Amino acid sequence: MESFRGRFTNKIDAKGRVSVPAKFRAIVTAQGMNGIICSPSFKGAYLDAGGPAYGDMLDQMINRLGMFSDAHDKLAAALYGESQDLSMDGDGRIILPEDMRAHANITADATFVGFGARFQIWNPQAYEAFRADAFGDAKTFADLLQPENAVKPTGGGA
Amino acid sequence: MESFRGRFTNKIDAKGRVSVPAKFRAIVTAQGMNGIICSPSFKGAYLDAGGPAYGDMLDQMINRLGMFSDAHDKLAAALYGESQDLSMDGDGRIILPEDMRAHANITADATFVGFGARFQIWNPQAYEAFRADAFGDAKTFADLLQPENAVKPTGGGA
DNA sequence: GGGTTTCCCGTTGACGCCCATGAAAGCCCA
DNA sequence: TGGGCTTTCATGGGCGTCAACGGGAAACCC
Repeated sequence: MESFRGRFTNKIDAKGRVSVPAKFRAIVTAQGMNGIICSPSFKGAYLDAGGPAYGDMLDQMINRLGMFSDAHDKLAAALYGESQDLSMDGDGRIILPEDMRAHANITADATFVGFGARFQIWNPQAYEAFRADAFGDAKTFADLLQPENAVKPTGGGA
Repeated sequence: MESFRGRFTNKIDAKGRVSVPAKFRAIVTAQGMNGIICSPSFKGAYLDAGGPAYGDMLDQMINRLGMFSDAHDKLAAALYGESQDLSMDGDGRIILPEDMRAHANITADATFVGFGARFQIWNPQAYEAFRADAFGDAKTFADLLQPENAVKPTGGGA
């Protein structure tokens, strides 16, 4: 599956429309959807989004929980209840609903950030702050980046 | 199967009619039903609903229980006994029976919330409260959302 | 026949669809 | 290597359609 990469900031016009960056658009349409799946993050003031492949991943993870369990209900409320299929017009634009703009403090511009399997939508200033942070912290997580056949560091060497 | 996504609040008119959100309507009609399957939740003051595919899933899960076990009988009573097929009129509206409105404290407006395989119908204020809760708790359940081949984070969490 | 339900129509506002414009980037060719 | 051309995007606006909603008339049931 093609990964979402890069960062793009687009304007929101008077009707509340934003262009989905052409590269992201190409990926979701290649997955057979003329729109994106978008939901407010339960982790912060931004939106999580992706194409049908991203939706399938969510379905798969959620369906591993009992359909009437509390964990299922709360995650479903967050991941389905607040999410929307935002369809794109002929020019690849979506309309960000009012409650999503409010959640992410998005007013005049929106920043689309590639995150591999999904992408995020941010208030430009807020993302700038997050980015600075993430760069600093990434070092501490570096050891988690392992191939499936990783060599276990046993400690030999100098 | 298409998932129910999003949250929509519609009015109940003087005759007790509510519009089923167009996106949900499209899903159930695509499944070959001009109406919805609806039952009061046994977990809280809201209604569980869906199309024929949702009904099939219930059948499947219930049929895995011993046909004369207590679990079967009690769940069947809750999921079948109180459920109704609510048919839609030409404009996609249903009439919520009095006992269901009472169960969910629904009077002037009804909030339809997508939950993936099914959707729920709430009193708008009550759902707002649940949503705030669910968002807070979702973080604590987020660890359940893992790919099958997840890396175990052994260290590096800062 | 009273009350309830079902079907149908009209209104209103939001959204989808279409076209136009301008800027930027890529491409070709000299 | 530089200049000009073409294509692709992002953005703006007009307009038709459809969804949500209210109300009236016919049909139906005790």
